[in-house]
Amino acid sequence: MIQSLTDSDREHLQEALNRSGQKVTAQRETVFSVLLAERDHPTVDEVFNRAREAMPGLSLATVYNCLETFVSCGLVRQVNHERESTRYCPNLAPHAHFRDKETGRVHDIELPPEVIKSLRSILPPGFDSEVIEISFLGRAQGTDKNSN
Amino acid sequence: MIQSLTDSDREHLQEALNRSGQKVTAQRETVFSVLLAERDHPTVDEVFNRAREAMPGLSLATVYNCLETFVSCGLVRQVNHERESTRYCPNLAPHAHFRDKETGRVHDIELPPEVIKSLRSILPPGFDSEVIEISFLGRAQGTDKNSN
DNA sequence: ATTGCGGATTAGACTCATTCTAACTGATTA
DNA sequence: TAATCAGTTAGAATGAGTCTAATCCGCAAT
Ligand SMILES: [Mn+2]
Ligand SMILES: [Mn+2]
Ligand SMILES: [Zn+2]
Ligand SMILES: [Zn+2]
Repeated sequence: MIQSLTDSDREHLQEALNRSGQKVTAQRETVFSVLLAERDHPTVDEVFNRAREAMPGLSLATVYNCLETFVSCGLVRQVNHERESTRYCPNLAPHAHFRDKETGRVHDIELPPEVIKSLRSILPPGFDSEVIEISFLGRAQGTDKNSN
Repeated sequence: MIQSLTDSDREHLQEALNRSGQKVTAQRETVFSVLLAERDHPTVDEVFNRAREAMPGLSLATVYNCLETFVSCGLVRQVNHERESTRYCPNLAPHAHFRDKETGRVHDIELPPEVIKSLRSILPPGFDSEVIEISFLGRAQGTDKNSN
């Protein structure tokens, strides 16, 4: 079930695309709405299959293009675990990812500023880092479809 | 220039292979010695090219096999950055990886126990993690070939 | 010494997520 | 209207990694 974007989400999309000189299109709205509808870190194929329900003519190439556009706009993060297919996450708050070994589900883990600081503090002098990626692998019990 | 294994490294290899019911072979010794010689997180192809100097008949398939064997023995860690080729690291101490955007070089960053604890502490109840992967992306100044 | 066994090695085929290419679409502008 | 140009599309190409099946080789039983 694909709901369309709220006004506020549509503005968010428009603002980010405009900022980087790109246009709002029906395909981009659809793909973005898929990401916002279920925040379960879908793969490209999962996004493709969900988006096709609302827009049957949509091509896989376009899904790749839209997701790449969103990443380059800073609207969406790529999430990689080992060598599996790339997943996509619209959560812009600083967070880590927890991969449940049993279910394969990926959960967001909030990242408090003091933990980020403690991580930066382990860098030797001369090392300057813009991006820190943290991923946990393990088991999460009692996580139903509402836990992200 | 491929130096052969020290006695202590050879024992380390033998012990880990025996423990998991696998054999020490000339190919495994060669590949392992390549990983120990330059701790620069080489890709499979880099390992292959270096190892062929000491053992010209060695095949790429065998390099893949050896590295997989080492990983399953706990002798070596796989290191992934985004979707790039997998790299291999023989450093068994808990550490994070720092990827230099300019040079592409991957550096080990020591991970003190209290930082690991602070990371584990951000997991909500019910989340149990065996593996934590941390990777930094940024620039490292003044890192010559001696810095790992 | 020969044989049989089983793990290891090898070349090459195959997979498949991702990237690339080139044609087409459709909105906007001259 | 015609030109322009970003975006979309189908399908081809790429390439890291995996799989397959043949061969090799060290070791132990005869
Ligand atoms: Mn990862
Ligand atoms: Mn990574
Ligand atoms: Zn996320
Ligand atoms: Zn390392």
